[in-house]
Amino acid sequence: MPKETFFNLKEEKQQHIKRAALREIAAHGYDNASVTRIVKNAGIATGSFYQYFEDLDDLFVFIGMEAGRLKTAYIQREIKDTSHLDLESCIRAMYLGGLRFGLENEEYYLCAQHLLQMKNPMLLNKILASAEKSEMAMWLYQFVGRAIANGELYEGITPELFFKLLVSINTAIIEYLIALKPNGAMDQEMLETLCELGVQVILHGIGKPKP
Amino acid sequence: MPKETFFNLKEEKQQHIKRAALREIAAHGYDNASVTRIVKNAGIATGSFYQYFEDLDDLFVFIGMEAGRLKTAYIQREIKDTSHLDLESCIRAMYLGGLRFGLENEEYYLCAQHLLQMKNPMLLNKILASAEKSEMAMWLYQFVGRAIANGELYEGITPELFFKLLVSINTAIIEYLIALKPNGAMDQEMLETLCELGVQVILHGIGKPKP
Amino acid sequence: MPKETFFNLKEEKQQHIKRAALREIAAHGYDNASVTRIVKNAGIATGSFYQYFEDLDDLFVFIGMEAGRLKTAYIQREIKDTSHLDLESCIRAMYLGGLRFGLENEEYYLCAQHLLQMKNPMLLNKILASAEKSEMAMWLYQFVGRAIANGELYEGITPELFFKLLVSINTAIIEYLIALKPNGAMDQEMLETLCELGVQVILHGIGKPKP
Amino acid sequence: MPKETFFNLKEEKQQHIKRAALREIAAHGYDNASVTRIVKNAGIATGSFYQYFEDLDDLFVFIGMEAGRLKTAYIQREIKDTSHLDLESCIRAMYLGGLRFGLENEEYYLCAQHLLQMKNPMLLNKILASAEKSEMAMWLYQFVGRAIANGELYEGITPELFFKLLVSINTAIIEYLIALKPNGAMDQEMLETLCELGVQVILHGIGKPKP
DNA sequence: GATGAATGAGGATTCATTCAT
DNA sequence: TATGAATGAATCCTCATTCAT
Repeated sequence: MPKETFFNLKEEKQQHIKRAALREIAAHGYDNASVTRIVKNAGIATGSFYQYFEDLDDLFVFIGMEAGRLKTAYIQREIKDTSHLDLESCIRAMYLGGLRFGLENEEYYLCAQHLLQMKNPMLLNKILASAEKSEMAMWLYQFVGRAIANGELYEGITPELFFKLLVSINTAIIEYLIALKPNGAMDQEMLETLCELGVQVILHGIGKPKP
Repeated sequence: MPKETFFNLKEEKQQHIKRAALREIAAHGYDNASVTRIVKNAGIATGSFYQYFEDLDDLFVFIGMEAGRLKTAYIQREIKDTSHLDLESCIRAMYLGGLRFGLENEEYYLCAQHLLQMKNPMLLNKILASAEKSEMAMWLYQFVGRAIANGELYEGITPELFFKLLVSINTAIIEYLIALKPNGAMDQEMLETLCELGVQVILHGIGKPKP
Repeated sequence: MPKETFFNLKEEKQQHIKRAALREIAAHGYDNASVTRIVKNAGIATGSFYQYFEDLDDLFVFIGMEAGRLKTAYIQREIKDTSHLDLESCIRAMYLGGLRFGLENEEYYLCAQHLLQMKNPMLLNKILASAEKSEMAMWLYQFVGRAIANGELYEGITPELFFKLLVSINTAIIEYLIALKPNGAMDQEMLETLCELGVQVILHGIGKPKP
Repeated sequence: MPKETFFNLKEEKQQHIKRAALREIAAHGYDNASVTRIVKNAGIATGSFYQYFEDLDDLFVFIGMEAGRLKTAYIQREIKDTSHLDLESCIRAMYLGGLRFGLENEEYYLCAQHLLQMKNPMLLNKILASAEKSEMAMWLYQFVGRAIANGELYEGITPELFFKLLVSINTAIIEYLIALKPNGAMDQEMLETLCELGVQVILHGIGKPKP
C-alpha cells in the first residue's frame, strides 16, 4: 500500500499519478509496466515515485485494490442484498454492473483483466490479498453457494468453476464490444441487450431448465 | 518465418530448438520470453539464433503457427468434414479436440493461451496472420456461418462472438481442470464428462431451445 | 561543526540525535552512513538534519570529536600528568583507558575504528582536524617523545610509528575480545589481564630491555 | 568466479580489466566499488562486465583470490617448508614476504587490507572461502600451533590472536612505510631493517624470553 | 524552527541484437 | 555455418540535498 506521503498529496496530483499508472498497466500489463514511463507520464521525479510507493508491486496492489473497489461498487449499485433475489436477477445485476464498469472505466477494466491473466503467483497473491477484492468474491460465493444448495445449477458446477465461467464469458463479451466500437459510446439499450446476452449465455447454459 | 538455415538443420536439432522456445514461451509468455534463456536451453550459440530466425518475433510467429497447426490437427482427428453434421456434433468435436490438445500438449496449449491474452497488437497480428492459424478459423467460421444461416443460434450471435465465447469457455474449463489435477493424468471418462460440460455450457446457452 | 541551531536544542534531543548518528556510523561506517536512516531513527525530519548540520561530513566531524574527547577522558581518568611516570606506566594507563573505553562504549569505539580505517583522505582530514582529537594525540606525542629522547625505545621507532603500532595492537586485542564474548560482560580481572597483555606486546617488543 | 568468457579473453585484456578492478577496490573499498567506474576505466561496455562476471561479488572473490595467491607466493618465495625452521625464522619469512608483497603490489595490498576490515560478513565469507587464501592461513596455523605446543609463546596467545596481532602490526608498519615514501622505491637494506623491526615487535613481545 | 515533498544523478543489472572471427 | 564477445539503452531502485510551506 502507498506510503503516507502519497495520500498527503493534493487529490488532483494523486489522480494524475493514478491515471498514469493505470494507463501504463492497461497498456503493458503488470509484468511489463515501467516505472520510468509512469513517472514520465505523471510528470514526477523518479525519486518521488519511491517516496509515494514502496516499489512497483506496491503500486500494483494499490491499483488492484482500486479496481476491485470500483467494480464492486458498480455491481452493488445494481444490487446490494442478494438474500431475497433469485439467481437470474443476481447474475443480471453482476453482468450489468460488470459491463458498466468495463465500458466506463476501460483502463481499470484492462488492469483487472491483466490481473486475471497474471502468471506471477507471488504478485498475484499480493494483489488479491487486498480486502475489497475479496469482498466482492465473498459476495459472489455467497449467492452461488445458495444456488447450488437449492439445486438451481447442474451437478458439477462448483463456485470456482462458476466464477471462472462468469469471468471468461464476461470478458469475451466486453472485448467483443470494445472491438466493435473502439471509441463509440454505447447507448442504454445496447447495454441492456448485451447484458441479457451475457445472462442468457451463462444462465441457460448452466441453469437446469425448469421442468 | 524462420530462415532457410533453420530448415536446413537436422530434424532433431530443429525439434530441440523448438522445444526450448516452447518451454520458454509457456513459462514466461511472449512479452517476457528471453533469447538468452532459449539459446542456453537449446544449447546453441546466441549468434546461431539470429541465423535461424529474423528476430524474436519471427520465432513467435513460427511457434504460433505450429500451435495452430497442431490444435487444428487434434480437432480434425475428431471430425473432418463439417458439412453433414449438426451444430452440436461440430461443437462437441471441437471441444473434445481442444481438450485433448490442451491436456496432451500443455506447453503448446500454454503458448496458445498466451497468444489469446496478448496485448501487443503488432505482434498479435504478426502471429495470427500465419496461414495455418487462419485455416482453423476458416473451418470454424464455415460451420458457424451455416448454423447462423439456419437460424440455429440466437439473434446477435455473430461468428466472431461465437469464437470468443467458445475460446473463453474452453479456457475456463481447462484451467479449472489443470488447477484441479496439477500433475494427475485425466482418464477418458473424465475427459468426456468435461467435454459434455463444455458443450452444455456453450450450446444450451446460445442455441435456441427447439420448440 | 554543527550549526547553532543544533546546540539550541534541548540536551535530551541533542543526545537522541547523537545516539542515532552513532549507531548508524558504528553499523555502516562513514562511507555508507545514510542520512535517511539517521533521521528515521532519530525521529526528526530530513530538513531538520540540514538545519542542524551543514551536511553529512559535518556530522562526522562532530562525532569524531566526541569520540576523541571521550576516549581521551577515559585515558586521563587513569593518569593525568605523564611528566613524572615511566614509559611502562604511561602505556599501561593508555591501554587500560583505551580498553575501558572500547568495552563501555562499543558504538563510539566502532566509530573510532571506522575512522582509523577510512580511505577517503579529504574526509579523514576534516575529522582529524577537530581539536579534541589532536589533544589526545598531543598528550601521547609528549610522553613518547620523552621516551625516545631518553633512549627507552629502539632506534627507528618514531612517535608516528609508535602511535600506529599502539592503535593496531589495541584494535587487534579488542576485536579478539569482542569476538570471544559477543554479548558477555568482562570482569575487572579479565580486563586487567588483557591490559597487561597489550602492554606486554607493545612494550617488550619495542622497549629496549634494561641491561 | 569469473565466467569462461573472461578467461577466453586475450591475456592482455584480462590484465586490463583486472587492473581497473584492482584500482577501483583499492581506491574505494569493496563496499563502494562501482561497476560503472570499473568499466569506464577498463574501457569495456557495461554489458561486457556481466558477461565476464556473475556480478560485483564475483569479481571481488576473484580479486580476493588473486591477492591471496600472490601474497602466499611472495611468502613462499622466502620459505616453503616450515617444519625444520624455528619460530623466529618463520615469522621473519612471513614479514619479508608480506612486506615485499605490500611494497611491490600496492593495489593488491590495499585490496587485502580492505578485506581485513570488511564488515559485510556474507561477502567476507564468499571471498575468504576461496582456496588460496585458506592455504596461507593453514600454512600459518600450522607453525604457530607447533610453537604453542612447544611452549615458545606466552600463555594466552592463541593462533587466532597471533594472527590478528601479526596482521595488525604488519599493517601498521606497511602503512607507515607507504606514508613515508609515497612513490619512492625502497632499497633492499631498508626493507630488511624494517623486516627486522616487524619481527622484533611481534616476536619479542609475545615470545617467552629464554631463561 | 520544523517539516517532508521534490529532485535527479547514480547505483547494479539485464537483454536483444550485431558482427568479427 | 557457427560462434560468442561486444554493445548500450533500459530496467528498478537509492540517496544526499534543497526548498516551499
